Amino acid sequence: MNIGAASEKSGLPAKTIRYYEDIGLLRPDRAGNGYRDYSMSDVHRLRFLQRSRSLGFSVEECRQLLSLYGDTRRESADVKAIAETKLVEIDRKLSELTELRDTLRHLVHNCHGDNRPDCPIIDGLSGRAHVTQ
Amino acid sequence: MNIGAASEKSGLPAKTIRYYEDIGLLRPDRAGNGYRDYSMSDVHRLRFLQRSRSLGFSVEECRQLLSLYGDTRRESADVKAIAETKLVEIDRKLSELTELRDTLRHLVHNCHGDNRPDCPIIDGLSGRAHVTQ
DNA sequence: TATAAAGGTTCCAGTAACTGGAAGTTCAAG
DNA sequence: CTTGAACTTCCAGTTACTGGAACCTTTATA
Repeated sequence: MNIGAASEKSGLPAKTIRYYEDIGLLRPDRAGNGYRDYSMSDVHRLRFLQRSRSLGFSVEECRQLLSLYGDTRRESADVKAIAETKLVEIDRKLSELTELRDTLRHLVHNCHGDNRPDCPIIDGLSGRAHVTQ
Repeated sequence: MNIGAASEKSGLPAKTIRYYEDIGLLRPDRAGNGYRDYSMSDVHRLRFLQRSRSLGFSVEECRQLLSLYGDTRRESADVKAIAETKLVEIDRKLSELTELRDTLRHLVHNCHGDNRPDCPIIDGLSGRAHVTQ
C-alpha cells in the first residue's frame, strides 16, 4: 500500500513515516514507480511506533522495543532482560498516569462547572498545601 | 532551595528547569546572590512537569494542565471542560500502556530465557501474523 | 587566610524528533 | 489530454531540550 494508506492505518503523518525510514526504523519495499510500498507488517511496526512514542518512549527506546519483536537472531535471555527492564518502566508510567487521572477526576467531580470562579480543588492543589508523594 | 536540590527533588536536570523558566512555566524567587530560590510549590510544579512530560504530553499541554491548578481566575466551567478533555486522552493512554504491558509480559513469561534463540513469542509477534486492533 | 572544588549564573551552539514548503513526478478522473 | 491529488527528494524551521564556555559564589581543606 502507498504511504497515504499506511499513514491512515498507523495514525502517523506521512512526513513522520519517511523520517522513521531515514533513521532506519523500517524498510518498506519500493514499487516500480518509485513509490514506497507498505506491507501489513510495516503498518504494524508503525502503529507500534505511534503508540510507544505517544506514551513517552524515546525513538531509541522504541527501536529497542521493536528489536524484541523483530530480531530473531537475538538470544532469548537478552530479549527477556530487555523486556523485563521495560516492564518496570511501563508499570511506573501506569501508576503515574493513574494518579494523574485520579487527580483530574477529582477536579472534574468537585468543580461545579458553572460560572463561579471558586473551584475548591484548584485551591487545594495549587501547590502550597498538597505535595504528591 | 537552590536549583540542585530542586533538580534532585523533581527528577529534572537543572538545565531543563532553567529552560522551563525561560519559557514561562515557573518563576522562582531569586536570592541576594542571584541564585534561584525554589519553594515547595515550585518543586511540586516541577514534579508535575517531569511526570506529564514523561507520559507523552507536550509542553503546551503541560502548560494547560498546570493552568488547571494554578489559575484561580479561570472560570470553573472552563477548568472542567479542559480537565474532561484531558481525561479522555489519559484514559486512552492508560489502555494503550496496559496493552503494551500485557504484550511484554506475555513475551517475558513465554521466553525460556536461556541461550536458545527460538523464543516462540518473537515469531508470533514479528508482524506477519499478528495485527493489533 | 589562601585555595581548590563544587555548584551556581548567562549565553550560545548542537541534538532529537519532527514539520513545513518548494520543486518535480506519477497516477486516476473527467 | 489535462487537472488535481498523492507521491518523490531535499532543505530549512521548530520544539524541547542538552552540552560547553566563561564567569561568579559558596564551601571544604591545607
